[in-house]
Amino acid sequence: MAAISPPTRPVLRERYERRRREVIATAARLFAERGYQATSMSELTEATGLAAGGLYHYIESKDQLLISICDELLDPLLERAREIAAEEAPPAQQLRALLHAWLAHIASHRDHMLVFAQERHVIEREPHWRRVRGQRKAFEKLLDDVLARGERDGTMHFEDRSFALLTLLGMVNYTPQWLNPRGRLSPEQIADGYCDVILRASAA
Amino acid sequence: MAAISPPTRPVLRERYERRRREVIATAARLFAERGYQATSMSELTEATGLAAGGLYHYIESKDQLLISICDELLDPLLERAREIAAEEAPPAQQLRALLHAWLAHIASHRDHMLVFAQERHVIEREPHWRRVRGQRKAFEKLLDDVLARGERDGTMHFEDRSFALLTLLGMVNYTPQWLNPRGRLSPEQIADGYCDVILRASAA
Amino acid sequence: MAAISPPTRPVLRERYERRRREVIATAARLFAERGYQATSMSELTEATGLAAGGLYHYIESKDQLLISICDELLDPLLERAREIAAEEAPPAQQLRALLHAWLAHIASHRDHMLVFAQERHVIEREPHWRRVRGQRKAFEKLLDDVLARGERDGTMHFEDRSFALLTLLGMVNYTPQWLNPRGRLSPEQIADGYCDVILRASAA
Amino acid sequence: MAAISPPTRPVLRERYERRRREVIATAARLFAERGYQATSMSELTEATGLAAGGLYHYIESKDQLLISICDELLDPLLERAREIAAEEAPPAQQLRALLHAWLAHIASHRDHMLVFAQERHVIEREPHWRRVRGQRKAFEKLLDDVLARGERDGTMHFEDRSFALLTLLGMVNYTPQWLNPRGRLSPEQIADGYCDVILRASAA
DNA sequence: TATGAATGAGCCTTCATTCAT
DNA sequence: CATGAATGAAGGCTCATTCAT
Repeated sequence: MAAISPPTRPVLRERYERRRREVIATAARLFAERGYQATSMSELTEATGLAAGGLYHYIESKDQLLISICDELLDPLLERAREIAAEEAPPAQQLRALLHAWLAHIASHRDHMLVFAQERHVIEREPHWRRVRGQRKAFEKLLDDVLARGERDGTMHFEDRSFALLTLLGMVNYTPQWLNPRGRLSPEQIADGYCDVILRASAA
Repeated sequence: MAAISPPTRPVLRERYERRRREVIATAARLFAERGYQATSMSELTEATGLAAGGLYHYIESKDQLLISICDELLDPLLERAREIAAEEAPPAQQLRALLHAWLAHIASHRDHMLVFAQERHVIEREPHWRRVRGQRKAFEKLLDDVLARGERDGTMHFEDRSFALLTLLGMVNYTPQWLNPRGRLSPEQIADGYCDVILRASAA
Repeated sequence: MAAISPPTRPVLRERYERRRREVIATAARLFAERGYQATSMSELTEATGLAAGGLYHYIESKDQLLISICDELLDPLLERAREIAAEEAPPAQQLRALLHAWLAHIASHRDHMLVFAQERHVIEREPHWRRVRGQRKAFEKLLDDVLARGERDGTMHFEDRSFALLTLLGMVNYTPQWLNPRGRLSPEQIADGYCDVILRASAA
Repeated sequence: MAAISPPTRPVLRERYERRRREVIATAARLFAERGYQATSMSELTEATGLAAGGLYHYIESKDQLLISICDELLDPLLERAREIAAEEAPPAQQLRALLHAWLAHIASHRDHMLVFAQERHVIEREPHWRRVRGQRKAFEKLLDDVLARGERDGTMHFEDRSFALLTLLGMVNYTPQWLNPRGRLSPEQIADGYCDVILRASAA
């Protein structure tokens, strides 16, 4: 029961939070490599250097760990996306800004993204994943809104806007599977590439 | 190991093969819904109506079952793609034909595709998945070849062709996650949509 | 999942049921000796001769096993008690008959009784123990009814009938803790002893 | 092992002893509610308000804690019983006095009694429980002596004295399971009730 | 005194697979 | 072909306890 109740004294609390994030990051890496189900808790303990029980000071269950990974992925991304959407700017410019932020986040959370994509079935089926599902929905809604604004102000033309959105989602969500930190293309370049594809496709 | 020696008498053999395909299809459905690892063999026996041991007359192992699913997905697709590539036709037309075939296959093998995408880590890591990896590589090579031919004959222009290919793969591979058999868009329309996106992006 | 679904073919089914009862009896013995919580499933597997997983063909969980033990204790006892209560007979005679049946049952289910008494807290607290609680209540009600009938027909006199019942329950429920199959006193003698104590105490 | 060395300075020592008794009382309550094995040390820390390690300043181990509970139950009871037995008084009167003391003790140590009854198997099996077993034995011997004296002086008649004792033990030991501090019956009334039952049963 | 991080053995249970029938 | 009993390793997780602070 002591598990998962972070200490109250500030110094300890900080150390606790830091280690917790380390654990989550390590888990994200292993899950991305081997799959969530295929990764055993003992592989995770080995990777973290903690003993079996010690791990459970920082997480409540393997399940919750997966949720935490998704939260760490979606929370800051959604927050940033909302900031961008709140600014007054032409839709095309907003779209580009969103893609830049998105791809930068993917680059820094590649493992998280891979896990998130992989565990689609869990996320979709279990009830206590509602919040995560909501976050994803909200992000996709923000994207759709930008496209809709583009349509309204006459700078974008879509035969089928929701299909265009799915196209975009497909391209971006696939990125973590080939993205290489030391690769030829930087996240910004990739974002620009996607943006151009969409804007060209939506040109009158 | 008595398992997996299909009967030799033609009548029995046919029934055997039919049932085997049923088993694989059922497995594909369950794996797509719940994930490969998260699906237990006893869920599979329940879904097939067979008893624990009976299943093993039709498959060698859970592992092999996964490979069979991928084979059923990739073999006919690659075969059809090779036919299309073998025909003499302008690259843009070939690309469209490939996409039509591809999307049609996805529509009829949605579960297989979902499983294939999900189990990326298994496919990539284990040695006895080499054949499957090869098939996928070969298919992607065919696509790249078409784009390359388009570049050579001056009908397509890419700033970065391999990035264009990744863009295409992303869009298409994401499709099974939202494709609805009774949805607004037919596989052909989707294929055309993707084709247009790529061709526009590659327009001079 | 295969666990706990008894076979349908009669011959197998019978063997299955027999073994299941053996498992429950063995469990009752171990639980009585060491306590439910203090008995590990591996001690149980060792005692049954089955391997870890094999046990679970016959039980659904350690928890359910405990419930089954109580069911095997209470179901036949309650049934027999109802038969006795249904007969037309003077209350004193019915009381004696009930005690005979009860003590005989205790003698043949000593382990079950010890477990039942020991695990009072589980039985009282958990919701899925409602049926068991109901059975016990029903049995105690039958006893109380006999005493009430004795009061009404003037053959028994209690200052406080419910206290008298508790007295009786105390005496009987304590029995398994000292009862010795090869002891001086037979279950019938013990039953008569308790009966006499109550009848004397209720004499005018 | 730094634990369990109570302070030597009187003021601190007193506070220490007070807290220790609180811990034991809390443990008794939890153990009575949930069972000894089923109560985790972290439930106990939560209930005491101490942190994991802090508890161990007051106890040596969970095991010893259980022994302490039994000691707190048996020591004063046995002492009081010996006083009563030492007085010169007619057996019937002594029996009543013993029952009064006993039931009063049960009323004020209900949790202790429940735990003591529940953990019969531990008490009986483990070697370092000898002292506790001895205490119980001694107490029961005192009771038996009173009955024996009653037999000798002709005021009590038992067909089987040891059976009568078991009857008494059953009644009394069952009491904590239904005793209600705010119930209809006071400990004295209950004690008188039991006493009457025994005396009537032993009437010539 | 008190905290809480950490241990590591052990818990109950599941699972893919085999094999006698 | 098919059944279902059986295996035993491995799974995620809990727990009493220790110890540096």
